[in-house]
Amino acid sequence: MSTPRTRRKDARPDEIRAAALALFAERGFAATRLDDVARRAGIAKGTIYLYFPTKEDLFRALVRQDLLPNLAALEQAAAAHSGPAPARLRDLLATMAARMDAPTAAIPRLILAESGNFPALARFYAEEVVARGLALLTRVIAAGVAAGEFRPIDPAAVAPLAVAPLVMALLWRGSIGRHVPATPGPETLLATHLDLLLRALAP
Amino acid sequence: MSTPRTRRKDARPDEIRAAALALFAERGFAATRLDDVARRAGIAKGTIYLYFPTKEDLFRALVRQDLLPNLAALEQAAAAHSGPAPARLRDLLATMAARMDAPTAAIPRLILAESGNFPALARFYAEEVVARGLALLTRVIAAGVAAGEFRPIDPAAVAPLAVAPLVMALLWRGSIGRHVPATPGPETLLATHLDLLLRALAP
DNA sequence: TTGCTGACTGACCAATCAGTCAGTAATATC
DNA sequence: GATATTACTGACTGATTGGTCAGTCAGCAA
Repeated sequence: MSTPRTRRKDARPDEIRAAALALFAERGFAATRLDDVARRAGIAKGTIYLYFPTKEDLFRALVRQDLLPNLAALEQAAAAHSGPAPARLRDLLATMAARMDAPTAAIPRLILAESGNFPALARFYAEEVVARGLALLTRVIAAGVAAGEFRPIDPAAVAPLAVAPLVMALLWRGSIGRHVPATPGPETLLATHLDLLLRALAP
Repeated sequence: MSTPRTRRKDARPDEIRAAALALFAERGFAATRLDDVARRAGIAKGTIYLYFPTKEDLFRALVRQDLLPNLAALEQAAAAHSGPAPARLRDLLATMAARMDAPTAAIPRLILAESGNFPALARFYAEEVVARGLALLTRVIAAGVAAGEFRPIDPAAVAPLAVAPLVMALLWRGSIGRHVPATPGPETLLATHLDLLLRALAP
């Protein structure tokens, strides 16, 4: 009937978070049943409560633990790079775009949807992820301006514009895009975006 | 205790949709109780069922009836305009940006969030709203290219990039942005975007 | 082999909420 | 004014589901 019991205390939290992320991404937070999360993780519902006090805490843990490593990796990759600013900007955006298929890519959309029910989480995301990501981009652009590789322009105003197409593509792919044929491919989009952006920033 | 009964058959559907939209926007579809929708509309819950068979139908009616007039108005405004392409593009994006405060601005975010639970609605939105909106933009850009006002470039690839910052700003304002101080103002964002875009498209 | 610990289970409880419907009252018709 | 019609009400129900907990059993130590 049921699979035999196993005791894997340290692996459980990760497995539960992964299962929850997959289901939340598909159906949203409210519409996901913890029984389904448990079944997907191969455990009983009660086990979830050994590791997470409530459904909301599970969601919070998900966001906090699965998102930050991603961003940290991005920051390190950017710090290692030290070529000309246009190339750095190109690489940075391409690296971001390449992560669109990771399971964690669903998290931003979840936060958008649930920010009304989780204001604290919205603030956390704004400050720890968005602000840091934008700061990273702003730094690269500012360096380019300082070096004369970009024309003088407010880097903080350009940064959100530089990620906007990626964000839009990310949200689209995880939601509506799953039910509709892709209009222009993501590669075309990224290439065109970089073409436009770098030309717009040229001195 | 309760307000005296009134009979206003033809005004009810609009009021119910408006109340539902406000609450869906705030809490999401699943987390919104029909009792709350009824209270906000100033009626009893049963009355909702005189006009909408189910909660899902209410959501569908909301999207279909409140979104299309918006787009139609935009299409008409664009058709009336007949100046040089850069100015038309400017006006079009500015007009879109100006609608970000309307209650209907919450609908795209709702569809993003619920597309998994309402595939048909996602398809409807993709075909009737997104595709038409992009076609509108594509036409303007293509006209500019044909007239030599823009450099030769695939208009269909540029269109999504031209709206991306608006879409991002829209989603942000309705969700995370409500819990966090605005980083760059929307006017700055739009102005910078137009500056970059028109420069990138210049021959 | 035996006994113990605690990770795990799943039936259960309590609360929530979409949807129903018998009854009420506002308007229309005569 | 009397009667008919129907928009409207809100208490109710059935189903769902987050959360609990008494009991079970895998794995380890002695």
